[in-house]
Amino acid sequence: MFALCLPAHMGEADLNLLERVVKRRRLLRRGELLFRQGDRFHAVYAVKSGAIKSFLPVEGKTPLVIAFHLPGDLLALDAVGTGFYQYGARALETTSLCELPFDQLEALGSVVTSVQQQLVRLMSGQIRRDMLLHRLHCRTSAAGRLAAFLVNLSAHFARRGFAAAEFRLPMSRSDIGSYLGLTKETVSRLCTDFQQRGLVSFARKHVRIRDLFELERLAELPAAADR
Amino acid sequence: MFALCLPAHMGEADLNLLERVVKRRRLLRRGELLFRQGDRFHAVYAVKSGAIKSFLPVEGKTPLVIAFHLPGDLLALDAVGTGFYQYGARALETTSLCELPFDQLEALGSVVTSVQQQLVRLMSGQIRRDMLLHRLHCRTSAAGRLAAFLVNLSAHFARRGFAAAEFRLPMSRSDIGSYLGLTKETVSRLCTDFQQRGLVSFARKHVRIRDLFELERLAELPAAADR
DNA sequence: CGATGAGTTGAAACGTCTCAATCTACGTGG
DNA sequence: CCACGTAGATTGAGACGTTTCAACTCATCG
Repeated sequence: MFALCLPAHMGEADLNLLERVVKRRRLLRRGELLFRQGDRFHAVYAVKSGAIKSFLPVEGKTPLVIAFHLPGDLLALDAVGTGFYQYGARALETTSLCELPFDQLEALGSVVTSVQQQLVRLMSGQIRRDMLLHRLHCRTSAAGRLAAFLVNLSAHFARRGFAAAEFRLPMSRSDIGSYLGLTKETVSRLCTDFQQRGLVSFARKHVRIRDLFELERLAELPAAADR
Repeated sequence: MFALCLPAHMGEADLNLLERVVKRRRLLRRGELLFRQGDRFHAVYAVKSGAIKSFLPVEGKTPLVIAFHLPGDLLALDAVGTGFYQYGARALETTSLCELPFDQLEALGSVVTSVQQQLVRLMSGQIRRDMLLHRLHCRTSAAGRLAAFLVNLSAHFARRGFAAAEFRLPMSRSDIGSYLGLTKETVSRLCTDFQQRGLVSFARKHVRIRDLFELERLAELPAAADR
């Protein structure tokens, strides 16, 4: 259970210490807010089950989706130095989280070296993934973006020990569009296109990867490489 | 000098300790490599002067630009957990750097709390900026992206105590294009367009922001908001 | 001074967005 | 249990913006 909250290679003793830091579990229903942009920062969160989206309100428009957080992900690592949450966070479905008050985590880190090193490694991993995402968003072609998005998701689930080829998309087409810088219509069209080409099957929110290799090929090359 | 390498609010004593960690200064000329993707990770770098680009080789195509690193920026924070550099790094102009061997930095951190906390804060800042970049790249309109890019640069220089309205672009139009997911032609066209509209002046690589407010307005709204 | 790479400009092709209509699944209340 | 309302998803047609390919200019540097 804790391996999910802070998936480390720690000793028993350290784990027990860490356990004291975890303040409480929070349970959110679909659509509920975890925190708003500008709220006072006091804790990072670990997603245990469900899904969260980070978003940025844009006046007069639907909010911009910044990130999706799935089981095993940490939220709000970006707020550490600032004192305030930088983005809003909303549950996409019923979601269970661990709350980790940051001052306590930091205090614990200065005593227990492994906790501190783990924290640094976690943040490094976050940075790495963000840069990967950048790479994802640089591709100009919409098909490449969606393919990369799906491959990324698949890899994420595989890393967490879930099925890599079959999973549920907790977010709407609009959310995916907002996240990838595309319209929901384009996302929808690409989904049916991918399906017709036998790359993936969509059954409502259920996804089944049928040709990961081809999908990766689509995702790999920037812009129009598959002509 | 050290304030630039690891801009912290540290005591004298801690700074002296930190000084021992800084192995050596490196000086790169335009076009020279700092490290390649896949090289064994051993140190993070702090840019003192000049500019570096992180890039990802793409077979058969020009490399994809992942990030620009200007004076005051840290490089390779994303490689920490992995043991290998995730991206290549190349000097865009004559560039001077501090090399910080990471194992020593980490060892120092487990003794000196302020170093450790500073490291965490630095990484958090990196994550925050990456998420901002995501926001930048989500805008579908090319004008919005370029405007956001320029505003970002301006803010970066301002934060570092340099002139916010007048600076040098160390990277080529192609690099900007690769970074923003646009072609160099589009970047070029937008530059002349911005100039004709009195938003910025370009004189070769020199940039002068003339109407920051309007530029921010362009950058703010995703997609077509200025019609 | 000529060679080379970066930057600019033009015209046509292509891809994505926009707007609109339709369809589906789902939760609500009758 | 069904009918309805609503939000999400799909599909189509035209408008618009960006890419592509090409020619050309301009600096820089040997």
